[in-house]
Amino acid sequence: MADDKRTRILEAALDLFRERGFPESTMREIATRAGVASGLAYYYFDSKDAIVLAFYHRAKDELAPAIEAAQAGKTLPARLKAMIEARFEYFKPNRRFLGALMSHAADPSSPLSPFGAGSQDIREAEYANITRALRETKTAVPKDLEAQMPKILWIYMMGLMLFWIYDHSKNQQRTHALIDKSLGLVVALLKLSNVPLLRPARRTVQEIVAIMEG
Amino acid sequence: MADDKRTRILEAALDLFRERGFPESTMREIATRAGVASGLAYYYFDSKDAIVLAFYHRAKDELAPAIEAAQAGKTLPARLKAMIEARFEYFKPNRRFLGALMSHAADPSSPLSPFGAGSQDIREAEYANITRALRETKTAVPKDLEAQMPKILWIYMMGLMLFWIYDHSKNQQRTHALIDKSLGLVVALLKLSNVPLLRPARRTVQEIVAIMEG
DNA sequence: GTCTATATCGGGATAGAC
DNA sequence: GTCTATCCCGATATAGAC
Repeated sequence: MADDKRTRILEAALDLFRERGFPESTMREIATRAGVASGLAYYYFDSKDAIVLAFYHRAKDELAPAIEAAQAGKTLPARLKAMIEARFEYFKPNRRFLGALMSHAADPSSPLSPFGAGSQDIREAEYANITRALRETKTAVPKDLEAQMPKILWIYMMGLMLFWIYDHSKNQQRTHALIDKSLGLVVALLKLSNVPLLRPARRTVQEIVAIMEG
Repeated sequence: MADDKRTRILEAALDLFRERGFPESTMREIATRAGVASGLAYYYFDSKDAIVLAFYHRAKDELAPAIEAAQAGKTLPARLKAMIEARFEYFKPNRRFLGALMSHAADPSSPLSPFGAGSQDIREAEYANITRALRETKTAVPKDLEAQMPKILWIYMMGLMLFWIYDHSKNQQRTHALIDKSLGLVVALLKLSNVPLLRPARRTVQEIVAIMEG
């Protein structure tokens, strides 16, 4: 019965977030919709934000199989596209209120930030997925950028995710157009990066990534 | 007396934001510090967010001379560097509370977002400054990217600004290192973009910018 | 441990008197 | 233009039923 109530509160909250948006949904309404006393919502979740966190963690688990399936692609762009679209498919019903989750995104010191220490384990797993995609598709990566490339591609994918969240076009057409166009550019830049003459540029990229890592 | 009260409320708010951060500052405290009734703050400002918007607009005006001075540089990287560092200098005392505001930055529909409609006038002025810097330093820009280049460089500068806000290193050394390294890459990419053979890549960049503009 | 009910507080925002 | 009183909501706390 305990877990049941917790789940019902979570579902009721997500329903309300979807219908009315995050800030407009009150804890009183969430509890009412779940059919429990408002105090109970605070028994299971420390705060309204904590409900969002619970959703985020559930998503991580439920997404794992789809990300695994994305590794079936034959080329790097195919796999990257499948990875990002698996996320879009899963988060589609919640796209509108995902903005609330992303509101902490820029601040690395926020526990909710995908760039912060709080989500390091998730991030490492995502690097590993990209590394695997690079290896299994036999994509040519210059030796002196091998260590940095997964991180660069991950940041690229996070950018697409952010764009999608705030893409109000019908069916997020703009994001899908952006994926196709930008993947072309990514592949072109990757090819270009292998040109021996561009060694100084690669060195600069290395240094930039090092600075950003702190 | 009217404008005087408005200014006092704004100053009291910014003082509190600096001391305690944005969310921790209450409208009641702001009003108390300004020596007025709490309701009066709402007479002059629609909301707490509106106080921040007033701060942005004042910053734009007060920054204008420094940005003008930055246009004295002889090369593009020199001018870009001067422009961004003028902003850092001005916002330095408010760096910490700017971070609290960035929670709204990614959402273009937020009135506080630098990418939203609320700050369009400010943004246009910044494009104009970059366009002028490109022209006056006689920087070679490929004809087919002329329209997009100011926007691309503006986004680059916004990225540096974001990094600076969350840069906890002493005196934001990491940001300053990042500026120097990344400016080198920007200049290299600009040179590279003029290679006739890369016309298809330029076309792709054009299309990407078009998609992002909506 | 699970759940309800209720009282209380702090803070953003509003209404209306003057 | 200015102030006072008030509303609403998120959050905390607590007493007590089962």
